[in-house]
Amino acid sequence: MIAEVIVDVLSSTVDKVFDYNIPHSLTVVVGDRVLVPFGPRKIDGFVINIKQTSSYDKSKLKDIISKKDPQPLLSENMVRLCFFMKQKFYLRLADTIRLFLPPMVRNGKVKQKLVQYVTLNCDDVSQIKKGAKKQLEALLYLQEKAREKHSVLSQKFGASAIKSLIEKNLVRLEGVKENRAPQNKFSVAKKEITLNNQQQQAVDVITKSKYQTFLLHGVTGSGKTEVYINCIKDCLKSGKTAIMLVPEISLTPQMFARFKNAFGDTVAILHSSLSQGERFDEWNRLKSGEAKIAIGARSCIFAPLENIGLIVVDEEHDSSYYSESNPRFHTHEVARYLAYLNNCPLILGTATPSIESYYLAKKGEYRLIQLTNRANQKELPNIELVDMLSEIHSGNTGIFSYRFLNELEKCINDKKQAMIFINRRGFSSFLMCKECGYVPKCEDCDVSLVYHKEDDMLKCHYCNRRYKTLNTCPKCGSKSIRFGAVGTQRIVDELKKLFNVPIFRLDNDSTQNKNSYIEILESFNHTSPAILVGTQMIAKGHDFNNVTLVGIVDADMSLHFSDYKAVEKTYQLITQVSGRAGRSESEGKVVLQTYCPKHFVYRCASNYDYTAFYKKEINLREVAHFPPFVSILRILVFGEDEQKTLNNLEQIYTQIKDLKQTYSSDFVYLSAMKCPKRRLQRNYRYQILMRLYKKNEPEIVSKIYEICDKLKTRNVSVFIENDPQNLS
DNA sequence: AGCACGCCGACT
DNA sequence: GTCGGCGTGCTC
Repeated sequence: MIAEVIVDVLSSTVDKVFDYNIPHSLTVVVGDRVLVPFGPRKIDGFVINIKQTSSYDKSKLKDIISKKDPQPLLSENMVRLCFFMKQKFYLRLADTIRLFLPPMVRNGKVKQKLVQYVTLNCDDVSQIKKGAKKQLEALLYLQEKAREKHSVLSQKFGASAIKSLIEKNLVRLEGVKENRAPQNKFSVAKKEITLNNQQQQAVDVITKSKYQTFLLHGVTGSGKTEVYINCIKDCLKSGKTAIMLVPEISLTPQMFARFKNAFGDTVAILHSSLSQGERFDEWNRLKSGEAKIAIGARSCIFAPLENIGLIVVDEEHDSSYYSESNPRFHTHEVARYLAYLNNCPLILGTATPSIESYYLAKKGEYRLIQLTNRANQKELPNIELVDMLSEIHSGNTGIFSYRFLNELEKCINDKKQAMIFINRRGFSSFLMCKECGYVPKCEDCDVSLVYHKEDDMLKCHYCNRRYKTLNTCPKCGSKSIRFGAVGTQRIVDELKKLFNVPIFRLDNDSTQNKNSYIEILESFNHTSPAILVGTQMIAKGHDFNNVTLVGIVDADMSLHFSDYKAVEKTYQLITQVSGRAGRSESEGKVVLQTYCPKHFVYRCASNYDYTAFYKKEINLREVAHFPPFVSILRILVFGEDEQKTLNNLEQIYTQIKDLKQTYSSDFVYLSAMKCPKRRLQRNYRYQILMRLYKKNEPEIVSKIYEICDKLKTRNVSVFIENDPQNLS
């Protein structure tokens, strides 16, 4: 018998199927990890198919050396998904396989934790010498308890006493498996929730469904999570499993607690803040079938579950569902194919659907379910627009409008909490020379360095390289080297002058480790009055019940960003941030400061009118030839040798230009250029960008794959992205 | 990727 | 002479 094997080597030159002979001494099945001879070395490979004969030269076929694990690591569906992703996202198979295997599972460095227990063998006291009091005590203790941890016994009776007991064979030592399952320090009150009519209808429709994508569009506070939980309960009832995806940032302790309450130990959490051991154990609980629900961020779609009955993608519009590095993939498409393989429903849930998803729902490809009522029957907070231009005309040149300062004062006097949202997309506190305009950049990455006040250092946010802060400009020698942009720190300093209340700050700089993020939010939650200043990080996740005022200081920032999704993102941001004010007992209020109050995004968002927003935006997309009416394709070409990279780029570009001749009416746009970040981690970066009409897109894309395969060279890497989230 | 092979320059 | 630089080919 012959096994088709993918070797575990990350290189596009060996990204193909290799045939190996299966020796009679081995039984090998699809999904097995095996050790194989590969040229002069021995490496790991994954069996993806078994067949009778090979078309490869029989005399050159080698034998599989051994099986690495008792059970296959991959299922047949996982293998199918790997091929799907290779085809869809132009990935190497070895990369797609690794997505299913956490590093510690693959390299075997983390093992099942064994706790040593002492168990009673026999209670023949006569074997114990007269004077050995401790041994006798320990034996009597064990007669009561039958089994106890070795560490506990050693502490009570001394290690030597236990050792003698073991030597006399009166007791024995046993390793017992122990899970390092993450403990949730958090608990939320268990309460029976009765679904309202809309929620119940949604659950009924979804649970009856086979393979089908549902866009669950529910206003903030409409109780989408209750719908998920009820659908998953139904899944478990019929003996199936479920995957629940959330954006990394909203996987908070409250969220854990809610699912733990509902499902207990049948839920496993896969999250970046887990220790290696915890993650290993949670993964194994899923793999062994002990846990049946996987909850986690985007990579949780690769959880080792079989017989899946439901997949949920919560906050569907969130950009973290696009993987932007290494194996680049779009979670929605993976989820959809996985749902198809399992013939089960997929829920995309959100208060602010992405234009793309809503368009597919309108077209009938997805089924739209609307939740228009808030579960708690409360009104959504009022969003007030403040025109900052007229504010300037009336003499206020500060960061805050009079209107907002008024509300803030009222809020603090009422002993309530306020949140101030800083829209700092593509913005940070860099240094700049006021004389010559010099901005310090990273030597490896060609991006502006970011100033960190805490340790008075300049840091590159792309490679983490650190530099000393400059006092004089290295270019012109001037001493006037200052900060370039407003950061959260400035806002905090400003507020401290105005109000004498605790002020918390939450952004990338203030949360170096993941726990401090939760700590800051926790201490804010328990302080009133208080102000929380933060970036996008505060927009989602936590529910604060004493926040009555939300300020959006510079809403336009993301609006003017050079990105066709800028308007969409602004709408989503406003809706989400506003949602933070609506959880409180008393009425919430949102003050939104803008320089273009007439823009339709503000009008629609302040009326909570998604449909009006969608109609307007989809028209603009169609007129301007942007997704979902076209596909944006980006070919990223990079390498350490700039000349080689450039040569490869030019070869690819020339052939795509030829392709454009044959498909001239399908191309909206085609060009090649340096990437805005022209050097990252020692690599020179170039890109080819094109926009293609949908009609012949799959055909053209596969031709482009062929071109890139044909032209691949040593030392130059080529990635292809469909609808990339950013072009840096 | 990673290893072997092979072809050139500059060193005891 | 020969040690070691890296460009090239190959891996079932």
